[in-house]
Amino acid sequence: MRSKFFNLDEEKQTRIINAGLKEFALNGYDGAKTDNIVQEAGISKGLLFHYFGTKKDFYLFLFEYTVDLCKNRYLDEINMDEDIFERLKQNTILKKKLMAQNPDLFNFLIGASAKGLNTLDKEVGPELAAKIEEFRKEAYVKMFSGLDFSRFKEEVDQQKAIELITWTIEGFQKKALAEHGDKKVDELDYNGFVNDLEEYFKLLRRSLYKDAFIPDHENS
Amino acid sequence: MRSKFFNLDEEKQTRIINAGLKEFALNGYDGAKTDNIVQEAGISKGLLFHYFGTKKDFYLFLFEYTVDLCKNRYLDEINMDEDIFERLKQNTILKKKLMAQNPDLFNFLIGASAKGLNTLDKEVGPELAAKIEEFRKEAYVKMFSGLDFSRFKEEVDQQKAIELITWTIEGFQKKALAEHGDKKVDELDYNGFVNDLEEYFKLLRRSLYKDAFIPDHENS
Amino acid sequence: MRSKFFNLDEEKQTRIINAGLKEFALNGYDGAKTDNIVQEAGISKGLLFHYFGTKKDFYLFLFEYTVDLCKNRYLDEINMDEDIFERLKQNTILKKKLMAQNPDLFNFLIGASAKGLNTLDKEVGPELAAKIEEFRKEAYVKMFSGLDFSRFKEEVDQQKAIELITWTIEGFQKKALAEHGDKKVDELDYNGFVNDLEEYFKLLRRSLYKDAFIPDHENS
Amino acid sequence: MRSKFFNLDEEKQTRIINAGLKEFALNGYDGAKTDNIVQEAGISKGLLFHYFGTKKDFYLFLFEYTVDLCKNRYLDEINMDEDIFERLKQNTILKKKLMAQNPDLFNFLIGASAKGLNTLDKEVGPELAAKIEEFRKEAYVKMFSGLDFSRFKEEVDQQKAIELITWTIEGFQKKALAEHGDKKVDELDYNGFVNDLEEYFKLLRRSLYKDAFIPDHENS
DNA sequence: TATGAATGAGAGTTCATTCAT
DNA sequence: TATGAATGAACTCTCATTCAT
Repeated sequence: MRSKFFNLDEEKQTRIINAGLKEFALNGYDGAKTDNIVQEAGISKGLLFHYFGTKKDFYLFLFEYTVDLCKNRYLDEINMDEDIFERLKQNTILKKKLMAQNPDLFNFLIGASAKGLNTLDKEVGPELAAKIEEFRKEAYVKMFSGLDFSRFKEEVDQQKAIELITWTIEGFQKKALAEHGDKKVDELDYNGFVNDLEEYFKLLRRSLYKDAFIPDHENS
Repeated sequence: MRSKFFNLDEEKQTRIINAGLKEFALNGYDGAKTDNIVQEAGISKGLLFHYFGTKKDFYLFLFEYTVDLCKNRYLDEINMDEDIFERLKQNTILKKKLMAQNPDLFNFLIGASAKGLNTLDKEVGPELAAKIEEFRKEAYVKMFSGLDFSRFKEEVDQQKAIELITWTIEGFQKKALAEHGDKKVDELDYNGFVNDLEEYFKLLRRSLYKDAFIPDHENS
Repeated sequence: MRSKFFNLDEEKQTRIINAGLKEFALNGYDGAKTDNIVQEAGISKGLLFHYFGTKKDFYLFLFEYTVDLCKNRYLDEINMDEDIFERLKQNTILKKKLMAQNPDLFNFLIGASAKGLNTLDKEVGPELAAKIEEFRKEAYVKMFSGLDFSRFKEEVDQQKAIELITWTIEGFQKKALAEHGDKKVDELDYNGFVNDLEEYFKLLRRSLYKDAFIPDHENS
Repeated sequence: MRSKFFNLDEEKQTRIINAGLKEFALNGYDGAKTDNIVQEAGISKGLLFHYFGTKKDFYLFLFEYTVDLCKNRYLDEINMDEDIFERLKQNTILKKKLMAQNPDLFNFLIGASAKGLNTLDKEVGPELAAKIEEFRKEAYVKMFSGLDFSRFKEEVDQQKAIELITWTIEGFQKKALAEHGDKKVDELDYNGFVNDLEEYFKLLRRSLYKDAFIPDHENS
């Protein structure tokens, strides 16, 4: 079924995917109407169901598709030779870029994640939850792999330290999303954004690292 | 309209509110059916619409109602003479209790918040967003009012420090929810829970406070 | 669900039932359209589904309803003091009357029976099959209860004799249906019809009964 | 159109026909899906419609085809020198064999006949009805041709006698179908089956023939 | 105040048929 | 001859909302 979809004219594939992302991103799963999707994609109603069976399956397909895309295009871009804070900085910037370049995809993922994490959701929750957890673990493992714990203070619980960093990043991104969410790509002040993030990292380093003062970063 | 509702037999009011909370908590806004609500509440369909006009208005009413209840019952419980970390600890414990005592109300609020924060949501998003932001600010102001910044290191940006603390609390609560979400009230290990939270606070204090060692807490 | 239906205005009940019988009788299960039914009944689409849930359930309801009606109105009319051939004659006449008086009901039952007996039918077959078999057995038991086997020749297998009679009746009815199926009620020649049937019975009596000549019937 | 079909590779013809018989036999006319047929036959969707125009026409084609096949393969097998009961016995056995050897074809015919006899059916009923009646008459004429009425009692109406025999056969076959319908070919007890049938014939002979005792059959 | 029967627009889904290749 | 992507009218079913009582 889906395999047939990939035999299609690539441009049409893109049109269908983008139409789906847009409609779901804009209205959520329930609010999205298949009519709008097929109209936006310029295809007939039958075709959508021919390839994806049901609205739910189409939604799940889009989720897998976008997650894969994120893995390949964004997660792999991160330089793993760097320090954990540097990795997270890169990751955050990449997310920002994704949001700027493809807001529909970004918003779709945000919405899908919220839906999936909501264990109360009867419609697509359970299926999504598993996929999300899988991706989350993969990203987590990658991000923190080869982490140099020797720089951490001895009395610091390593697991807790990682959590603290993670929550800080998540909070920061949420804050940034709220503040800059509706600005256009080219208006974005990446430098200011990155500097801002760096301030939080300073706090964390001071808390977690043995060498509280990290001259090459603090003085930059 | 709503004022009339409060003239009702109190027991009936409770039945209606609880039925609404339960149905929305269980199925989300879209998934909830007015049929189920009226059946659970033991009232007629017409009555619900007589008092609340539309499903959406009923939902919004419940949100306001529960937020007020939380303010009165939980926010006011916190001892404002305490240190910020102590306040947050109390707050976290109170949330935990709410979850245990009234899971429907709790899950309703969680779901509503998620929906409200999703600015893409066309249905109830915008209206909720304003209410949530209002409550968030109020809680924020209260929680951090009279904060003794003199204990903070001088080089620490006060705003950022507060954010760091906030995000840590949020992360911790999310984690706790995921881990203990389905446990029954009486199985909960409050001591373990609080001790766990205290560990994160230790990290933060060390990072933010001048007096890294806080004997009265660390030794307790 | 269905119990609510019986609380309805009786005239409306009748309209809905008759509309259903007509549409199903005319077009079969698959061919019948709910739109036609509700239009004929003069109700809204929602109402039909409010009371019966699904098209299939409505169909099954109609079947049960008509079978019950037939039991009460027709099966019970038969004088059980009579000889088996007389009973069958009465039964056949009653069927004929039903067909004349309520052709939709009659045709609905014919169609439903055909569908139910068709073990290949995936849609309503299995459920119908059980109901039909149940009714068939009940009718069979009643029709042949208290049968006076003493009049049968000794070398005749009683079970086979009953089958022979049953098949003859069924064949005769099918033939009559084909020949007179589209005639109006008042054109029907009951006497001719009954005399015709009597001829077949004569053949059977001669074959099965000890006293081949049964003056009181032959001379009537 | 159809003539072109017969120019096809014979093996392909067979595949298409069998796929059609199977799908229609399994699901009935409405339930059958052209998608399933072409997949089973291993041809493209367009091809089916190229040769047969519509689903209905394909169905009608299959009916004609199978009826012809039955005529040639089964009807012609019957030894016309025999007594009517012997002929019918042979005919019944042949049907049984058909059912065992080609259940799809058999079930297709059963289903089609039911559909055709249902004069209420809007979809394929009318067209089928004519074809069925034609075949029925032909079979009837053949089966009863050259019938030796001299053996019949003088007071017996010849037409009615034939009907009685016909209905008995039909009833017997229906009963046998219900009882043995799902047994495998090689498990079938042909002798028992034939003996059983013979019992009913005994009853009929006794009723209809002058020489009630027919030594050559009764003593076999 | 309270009922619940009634509504009907609108949703997702199906599938025989077409037609450019 | 052969393909199978594409169509879209038609279908069943849903459910917030209304209103006569």
